[in-house]
Amino acid sequence: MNAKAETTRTGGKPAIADVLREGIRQGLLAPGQPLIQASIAEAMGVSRIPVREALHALAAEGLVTFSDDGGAKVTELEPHEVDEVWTLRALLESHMAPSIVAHATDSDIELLSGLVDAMDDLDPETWSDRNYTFHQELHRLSGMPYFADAAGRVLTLMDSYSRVAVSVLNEQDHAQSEHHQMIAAIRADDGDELARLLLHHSNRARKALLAYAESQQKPVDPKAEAAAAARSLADHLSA
Amino acid sequence: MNAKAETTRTGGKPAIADVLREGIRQGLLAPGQPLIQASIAEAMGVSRIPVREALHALAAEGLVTFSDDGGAKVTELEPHEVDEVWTLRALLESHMAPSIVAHATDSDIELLSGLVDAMDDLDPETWSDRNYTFHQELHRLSGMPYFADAAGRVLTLMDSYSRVAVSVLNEQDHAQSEHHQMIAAIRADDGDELARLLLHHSNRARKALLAYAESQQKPVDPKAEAAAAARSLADHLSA
DNA sequence: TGAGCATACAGTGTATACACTCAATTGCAA
DNA sequence: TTGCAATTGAGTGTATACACTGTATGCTCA
Repeated sequence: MNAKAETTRTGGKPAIADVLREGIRQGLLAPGQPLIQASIAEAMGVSRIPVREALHALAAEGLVTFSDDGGAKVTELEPHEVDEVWTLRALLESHMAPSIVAHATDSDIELLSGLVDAMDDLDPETWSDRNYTFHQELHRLSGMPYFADAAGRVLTLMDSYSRVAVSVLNEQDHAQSEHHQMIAAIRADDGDELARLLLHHSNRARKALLAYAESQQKPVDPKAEAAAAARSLADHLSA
Repeated sequence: MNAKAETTRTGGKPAIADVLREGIRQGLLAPGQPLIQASIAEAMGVSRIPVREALHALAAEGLVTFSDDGGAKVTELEPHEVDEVWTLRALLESHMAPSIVAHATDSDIELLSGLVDAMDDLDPETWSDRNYTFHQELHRLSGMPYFADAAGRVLTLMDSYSRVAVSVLNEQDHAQSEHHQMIAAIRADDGDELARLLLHHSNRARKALLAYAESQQKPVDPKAEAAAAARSLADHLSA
């Protein structure tokens, strides 16, 4: 919700929180991965203090979770959480649509359109990055900083999950065709159509991803984990 | 977006961020008020380090803003921002309504109902506190932690502004009657009606507050401030 | 061999100390 | 008196150091 605050506070410096946020978003720091203060501090060439501050800020953004023992790790989303977050994004984006159409100038539209055109036939990784930028740009155009901030936050939170949908599922082509339709809707000044497209865009991808996530789900249920551990133990003892 | 994280991390301790958050929400720390690390640290009997962490976390929540010079202050919302945040809350709450109705057990309803009944004829300050609790409880009942978190965040962000609406405007009676209607809608299992009520609830209050805020707006325009200073100076010199 | 206990270690939380920046104030000179 | 420069001070940013906690390791003893 730092709608007004700039991301980098200390002027030219790299801003530790930004580096971590990018790493988490791109999946370089995988969900569940422990974030050890000392290691991060050493890797970044700073002391633990600014690292701690960054971790707490990211925790407030939901990207990082502090366990009961005080250790920080990259937030893991369970399938039903991915579902909820994706729904939230759809709601926010579709609600911003009329405002996006109203605020977009010709040069904004050209920029967006160029962005989308340049996304045709990209490899999944690069496409995902551009996709993130595209949606962020849409949010910015709405002129609604608090909506944009909330939407950007969920976009970041689920980006590493959404990359799965892009690489594994057949999402990229679907999405890309919808992106072109969105540009057309903005050109046509049709806020309702843009809202409809954004809602549909998110919801289809959400369902595809959810189905995939549930099929891939590891047993996070403690009982199931305990059962798995018991099986492994039994195997081990009988060997 | 700390949907899963508990507010207090260090077990029994008071949690500095929580104290500040409460102070800001209740308006004890007024919008725009500078938050000096050393002063807070001394007041709380800790060093500046945990204070800094709390401030950064609150900044990520939007309650605190870091100026360009590094100083932190309580976030100030301009009227159009209050308007946007209030709209966001209305959207989120109304979208949660069906889920609230679906999840609310009989004992939940009794608890909510008791809460509302106890709010009749309270003084504005106490009523505002209970009102905050009531809405938070609604969010919690939805079983949608990310929606609840986003809604709770905006609720906290605008609470000190909303108190103005309660004390100065005639909001309390309106709102209270709508609260009773909400309970009835939940009892009747009518999610759409609850959504309608929540939307109406927020939107009416939003408009009233916006009109008031714009009428009260201090001259934040530098020129207007300079003009005011000039007037004061003239008074002083002529005395 | 196996159970219990002490020790070492990894990691976090925070207090202290020092460096840097910006602004205001003071002092000096014209 | 006015203008400018040096100084002081308030405030932030961060590195270092130490204390505390939980866990793993290893040692001792039955």
